[in-house]
Amino acid sequence: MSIEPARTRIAPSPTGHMHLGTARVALYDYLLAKKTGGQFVLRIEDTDLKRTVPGAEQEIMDGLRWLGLQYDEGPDIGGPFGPYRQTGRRDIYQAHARILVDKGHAYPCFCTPERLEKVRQEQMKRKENPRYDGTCRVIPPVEAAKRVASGEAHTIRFKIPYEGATVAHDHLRGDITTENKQLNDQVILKTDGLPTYHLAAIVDDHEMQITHVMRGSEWLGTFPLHVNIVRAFGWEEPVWIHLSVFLKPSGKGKMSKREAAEAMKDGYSIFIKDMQDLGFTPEGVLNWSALMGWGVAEDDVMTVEQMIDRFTIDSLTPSPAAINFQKLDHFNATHIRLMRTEDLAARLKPYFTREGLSVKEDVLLRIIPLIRERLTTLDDCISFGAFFFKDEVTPNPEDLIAKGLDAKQSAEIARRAYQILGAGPDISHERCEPSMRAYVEESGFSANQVFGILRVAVTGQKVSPPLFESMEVIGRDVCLRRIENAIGILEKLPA
RNA sequence: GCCCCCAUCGUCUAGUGGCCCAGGACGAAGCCCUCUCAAGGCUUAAACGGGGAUUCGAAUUCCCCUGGGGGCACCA
Repeated sequence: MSIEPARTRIAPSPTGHMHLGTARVALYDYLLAKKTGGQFVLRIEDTDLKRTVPGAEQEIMDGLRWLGLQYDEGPDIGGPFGPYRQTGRRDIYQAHARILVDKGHAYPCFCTPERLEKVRQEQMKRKENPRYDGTCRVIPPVEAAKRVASGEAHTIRFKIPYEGATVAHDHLRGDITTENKQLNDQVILKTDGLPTYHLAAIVDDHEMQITHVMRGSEWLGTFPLHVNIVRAFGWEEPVWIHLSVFLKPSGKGKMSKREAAEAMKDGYSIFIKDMQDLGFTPEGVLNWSALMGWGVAEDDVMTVEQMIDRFTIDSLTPSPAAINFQKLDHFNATHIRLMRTEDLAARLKPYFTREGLSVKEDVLLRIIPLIRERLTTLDDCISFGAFFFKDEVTPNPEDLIAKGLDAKQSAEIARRAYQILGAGPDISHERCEPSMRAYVEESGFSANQVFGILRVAVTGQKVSPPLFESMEVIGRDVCLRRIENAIGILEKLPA
């Protein structure tokens, strides 16, 4: 592993919600930068004005911060290589496009979109590869320059050699050789004067001194083009790493809008903002996504610190990875169990508040040990702990009847429990559990039946944290009142 | 259609010629623990896509096939 400080970048387009894939690339960028003592840069690629979505950029920045992947340079915090928003770098790209034209590596193209479309159609009809037909490539530079100077609308195209092949080196896949005749004279500067990705990314990565470019393997198709552009400028290439892509859970294809909506119904999402709302933790999301595309031999529950420690670009894997949400659950739950009580309390509080419950800090701290190991997502705290913060609970009458018993018997058990629990000055589980167990013993009912009735009476639900510990937190008076209420309900039921 | 990439349990992966009748994790099944639900402990089932070649020896190298993925825009 190189000990040279690496400069990495995440370069998302603000065209929609921040995606899981973006988060993972950002994580790897962050890990490599931290590991080598380098910098991690956020650059916003907003050159496609038509697709830019208001608020998307903010969502990216918020998402990265939520994940804890704080960048060292970026649009909102600046840095020595700014601006970090591509629309603010227009002049830089135009100057570089000009350099390419002057060096004979690019040329102005005056073809209209209509003509291009017509050519494409004809090529398709003839079963040829759709590609630029080279009409403007042969215009003498002097004439082209004249037409440009006269203000004629044009783009700039990069000139790919007709002969030979391009060998591009990817760190995970080795040399990738492509015949130049497979390549196309791509537009690098659009009519509106803004660059396409191909020019912008290459220029920026160089200007910002990026040493390692990690990006999705969907860029493999234009990789030879990018390498040609770098070489045309005479620049040194970064280390190229084309990461595996995420596939939908079935493994068949990328996640589509439809699948994303489907996942949302099950409480999962591939959008960072949603994951936050659904109760996933940054630790869980990071750990989970880190392992899709990175082979860690064993012990795969890791903090970010541990990831930094173990990360190497050599251990990245090139094959596509199917998303597995069950594994997300696992990592999320595991990290919740690893959290300090105070930390978890602080994270749970908003979910209770969101439900309209007013949270008492001391109670919250006391229920953490009771509910922690039962949480998969943070918002599970509602189903396991909401009753701690409610004045009253409303048990389903049916649920108050223990299995194998009738309402009358259940009411009797509740009455006895009321007496036993009310007999002492407190409702500590040290006192209550032995006495209730003694009652179970002498009554002949099962612990399941007796405790079940009590559970429903006190918590209002059939599934809850441990009964006696919960009652202790709820307090003697409230518990007795709830049991009394349950007795009332049971007595009204037909025997 | 053309081009590029990928290929180990259902899923994520370890594995760089012998240490592998292939290891870990999720999930699944069973058992234990148990006041519900979890958590935890133990156990089990589960894979080198197919065919050639190289080699004393191949999951590991090479070739072909097959399968999967991605790309072929004045989108990124």
